[in-house]
Amino acid sequence: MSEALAAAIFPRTTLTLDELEAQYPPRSLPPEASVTRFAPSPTGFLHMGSLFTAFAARLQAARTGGMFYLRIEDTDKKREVQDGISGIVNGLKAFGVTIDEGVTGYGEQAGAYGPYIQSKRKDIYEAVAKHLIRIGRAYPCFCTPADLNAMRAAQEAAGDNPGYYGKWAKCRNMPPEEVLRRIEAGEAYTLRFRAEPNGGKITVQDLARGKLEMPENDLDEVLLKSDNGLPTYHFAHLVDDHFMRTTHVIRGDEWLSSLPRHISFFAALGWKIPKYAHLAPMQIIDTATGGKRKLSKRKDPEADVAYILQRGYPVAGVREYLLTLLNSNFEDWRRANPTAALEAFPFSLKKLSASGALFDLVKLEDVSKTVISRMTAQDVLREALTWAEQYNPDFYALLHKDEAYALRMFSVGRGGKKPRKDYAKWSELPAFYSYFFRSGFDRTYPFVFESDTGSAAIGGGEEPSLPTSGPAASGGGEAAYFHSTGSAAFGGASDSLAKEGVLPAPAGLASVGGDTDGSLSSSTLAAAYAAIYDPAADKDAWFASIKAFGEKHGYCPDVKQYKADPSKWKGSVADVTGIIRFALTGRENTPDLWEIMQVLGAQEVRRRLTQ
RNA sequence: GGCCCGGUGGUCAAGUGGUUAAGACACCGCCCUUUCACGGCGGUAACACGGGUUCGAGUCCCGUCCGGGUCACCA
Repeated sequence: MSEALAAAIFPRTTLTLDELEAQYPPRSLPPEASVTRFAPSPTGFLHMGSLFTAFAARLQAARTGGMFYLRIEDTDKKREVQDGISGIVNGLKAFGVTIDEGVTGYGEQAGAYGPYIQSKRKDIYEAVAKHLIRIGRAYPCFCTPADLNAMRAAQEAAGDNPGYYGKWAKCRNMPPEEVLRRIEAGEAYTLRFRAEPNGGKITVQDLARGKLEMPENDLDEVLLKSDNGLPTYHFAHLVDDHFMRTTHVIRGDEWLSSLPRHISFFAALGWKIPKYAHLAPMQIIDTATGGKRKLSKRKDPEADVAYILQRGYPVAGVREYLLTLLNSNFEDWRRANPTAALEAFPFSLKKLSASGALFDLVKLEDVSKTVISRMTAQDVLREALTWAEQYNPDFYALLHKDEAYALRMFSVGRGGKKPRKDYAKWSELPAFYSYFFRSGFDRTYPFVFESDTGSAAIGGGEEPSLPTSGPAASGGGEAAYFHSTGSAAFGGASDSLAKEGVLPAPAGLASVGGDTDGSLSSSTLAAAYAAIYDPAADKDAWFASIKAFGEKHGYCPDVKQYKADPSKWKGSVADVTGIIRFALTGRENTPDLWEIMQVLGAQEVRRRLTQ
């Protein structure tokens, strides 16, 4: 009977399981090597959680000397997005999740275990399905969606569990003659698995969760769909992961509850069950409720890796961050091995967290800052160009016009034992480095500062290219270019300086708070400095000259000494550098001034000092 | 609702019957410092709750609560 049924359903299928076994033999890899995969649907959107999972699979393969492949699960043609494969392939590529085998691009595949696109594997699924019918573990089901809905309603009324199983499975024991007759009559049908439960529980070992006790599968799951004969996820998982010789199935924990089903499939065929690791979904703080919830593509823009890319988080930073979530001992390892390649980390599936990790942009930024601070200027330039070319053409043009200059600019504060951590992502670069360019240098830069009266900005200027926010500072004497509160950095001098009106007041600006007491205004101070500026001086000589210059104008050369008795001085050398800093950069905070001056060049330095 | 998984500071987390309950991020303070950083030192802060078992429970058991997942011819 089973033979007749198999022949009636798959008259043209001649492929046998033995032939498939021969065509896809066990891989010639060391016994400890893991074969892992990432198997997304081609929805065109690479989710942060998917990247997380794919990364884990990639690392597992890499650590064990195995391999990682990409398979596209496109059995649901309704959900498919045009060119959805490219989004996934490009996303993986962008984050350095390299693909050894499988789908490597749109219309491209590599490897001997393909095809790697499920819609192209129909004959393989049919061969396995035919075998399942032969051994009596699959049967056609003629139930329509309406039938199934009615069944569910009846189950609900009876207090039974929903689903197609046992006594509710109408087609399970249909007389063979009827089955054949209805097939011949052209009725639509699905192919279902015939579950043979013993009514007990099974224990399974999940690499990430440990030992799990779950109810045995009793569901007659759909294997092949009625409309196009393509497999459901469950059946495709069985067939593909077997014949692609996957050793470790690493996937999201939304699959955990169907695990008993999958195990019963493997058992029915006598196939080796792969090892499983189910990852908890990534969570996010819901700003509306304050609670944790699953990272969602709809609500959270950062869930799309395209967003992360567009913001310019360094790839290495994202990778490091994901690893801290994957294996919490990674951070310790990183401290012990600050320069080692990430691939050298002994990644372990057993250390995967059982509960969902929170996707934390703050932590990502911290990790990214550290990563960028350790990069060479060449690397920064390269990555900045790559980012800007795609996301900020103007900045790209600026960098590209004089890459040697850009390289010197990126070298500021870099190298040595204590590199600066100024930015976490490439999108911060244009604003951070703006003053290195004529077009970006602007002492009207909107200095939003905090004061008792709220925020204000310095307005008016020769290059009003950047918008100012808030009202221009009034002439009331309270205006300051520095934070007027809590400016311990200036030894508390700023407040008094602001009152004296000796804060930077660039030429071209009305003297802000201009009721000076006769001392040099900051612009004249800057101009005076230009006269003695020696571009050839090294850093020590330069600073010595600053001190001497400041002292001549009433600024204490020693900050400690100044702090001890501020009344004796107009300020300290810190204020002198502050004024020069503002004159040169339009900023109150910048990296080392001397280095910046070296990059700007003597001519530009003089121009800005006297402008 | 049934079933399954989970719950240690604001966040990520060590922890497998005896610890002063690590560490990291964030936050605060101090030190270093020409600025900005970096760095160093220190600080605030946690075992969801209730019952057991045990000489002893974050760790084992039961219950409650909370969060997540699943219950499709979607993956």
